[in-house]
Amino acid sequence: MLDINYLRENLKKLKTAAKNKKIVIDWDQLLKLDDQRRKLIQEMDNLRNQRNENANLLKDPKKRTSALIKEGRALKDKLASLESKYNLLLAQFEEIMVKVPIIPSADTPIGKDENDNVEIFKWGKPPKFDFKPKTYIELAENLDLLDLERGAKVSGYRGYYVKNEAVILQMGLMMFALNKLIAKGFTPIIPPTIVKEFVLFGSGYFNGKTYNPETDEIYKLANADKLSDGSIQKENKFLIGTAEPSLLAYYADEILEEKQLPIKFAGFSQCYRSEIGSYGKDTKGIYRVHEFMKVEQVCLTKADIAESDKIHLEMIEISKELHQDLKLPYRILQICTGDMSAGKYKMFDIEAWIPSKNGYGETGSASNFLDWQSRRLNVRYKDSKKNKNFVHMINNTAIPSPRFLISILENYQNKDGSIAVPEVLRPYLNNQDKIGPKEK
RNA sequence: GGAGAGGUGGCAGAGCGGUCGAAUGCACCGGUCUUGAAAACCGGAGCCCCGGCAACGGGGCCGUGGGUUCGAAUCCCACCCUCUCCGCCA
Repeated sequence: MLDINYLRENLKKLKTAAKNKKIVIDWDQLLKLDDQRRKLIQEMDNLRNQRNENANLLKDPKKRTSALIKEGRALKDKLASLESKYNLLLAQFEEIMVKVPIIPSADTPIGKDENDNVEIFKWGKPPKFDFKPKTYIELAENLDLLDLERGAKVSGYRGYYVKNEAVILQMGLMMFALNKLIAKGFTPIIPPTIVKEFVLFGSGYFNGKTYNPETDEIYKLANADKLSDGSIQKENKFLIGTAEPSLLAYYADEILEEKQLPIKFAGFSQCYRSEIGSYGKDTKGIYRVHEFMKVEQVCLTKADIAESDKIHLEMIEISKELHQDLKLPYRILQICTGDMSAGKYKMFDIEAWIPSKNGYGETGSASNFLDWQSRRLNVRYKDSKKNKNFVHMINNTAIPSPRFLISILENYQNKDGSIAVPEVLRPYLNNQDKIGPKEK
């Protein structure tokens, strides 16, 4: 949520930003509510001042007259009615306020939807097969690497089992990503995957102020757990869709020292997605699933756009390296305003080549939110002048399990249906260089 | 499944209807003293909101939200959380 004073000062730019991001805001109503809100605060503070003075007089038993007590009661009633009015107003005000976007970077392309995203970088050439390449589903079923039928039987639609060498490939990918990040100074973390509501609101994973199962792609736990004293825990809990929110909320309500920054986290977690808005999309295989593993990069930096921009690019360099080390052809798209959510300042997607798609498929997404998330999560730092500032927060995928698996299986396939093991993953597979049919 | 204790400033910890934005200790900042440092002594400190160019003024903040009261850190209720012990369990 933006600061209302900032909003008033940058109204024109914000209006443009909202328009470009296709977000509808009733600006007049918002400003009107804010005016009323301020006026009410003044009135209430006035009344409280009177109440306090009245109570002070009454401290002395000698001055305790029924007139003063009556006055006190009247003040109390008046205050109560203003307070309920204020609460109503505040709720209306915040409902609009949470939707106000931040202004995207100047270099963000202005566009309607994903068709207006701009390819800014490309690496590697799609492989040319001198045979008819198989899809990863065919390859995996022949080599007993995935079991989708039983996945659906046991877990339901979008359920899957990963088997045999694919398990080691998947775990190897996770370790490979973690090791690279650790070498670059990131702190490895396995965060909780069950989180409270504020974590997801703070990271911007709800469209509104609270969870909406119709629009938010988040699982909410149906049953509560028990507290240490045996009572039922009543607060709502959710499953994360990425380690990002858990990592961002790590320092919620804390004040950091400037010298701690930048903070770099490499989070490994299982990720859960309800895919509620994607029904009917990518219905086959493991391209779009309800759960997978991912290594995620998250950085907190000083409140300096040059600095967070720089780190953002460094994080993307790491994604590039990961793709290149695995020799997966990929490209990078800069995401346009219309395909960007409210809180994002600048965003890139990374897509690896998937032969069966005859195109690229998203394998990563890197976004700089500036202080949009840190305001909600209340993560600040003290600068050298002892001023408190909200940190900038940037996140980027390192490696998500299923889509890298898809890309590897298909790009590395041989004519005989076997799959070459990417060199950097061989150590995880006892230096095996090929995955062939199982002997039964 | 069962039994207790408790959440107060950066930390520790008192307060148990008005004298409390809150004792005390440690940590912190400024000063005196000292060649310098330490010690000692003196002084100062928090956050948020509203108004104001500012000096400043007003309000709020003792886990969170309600309630009782002229008045709540203190009383009542709900919620959140932590700790200890027994049981069960990965």
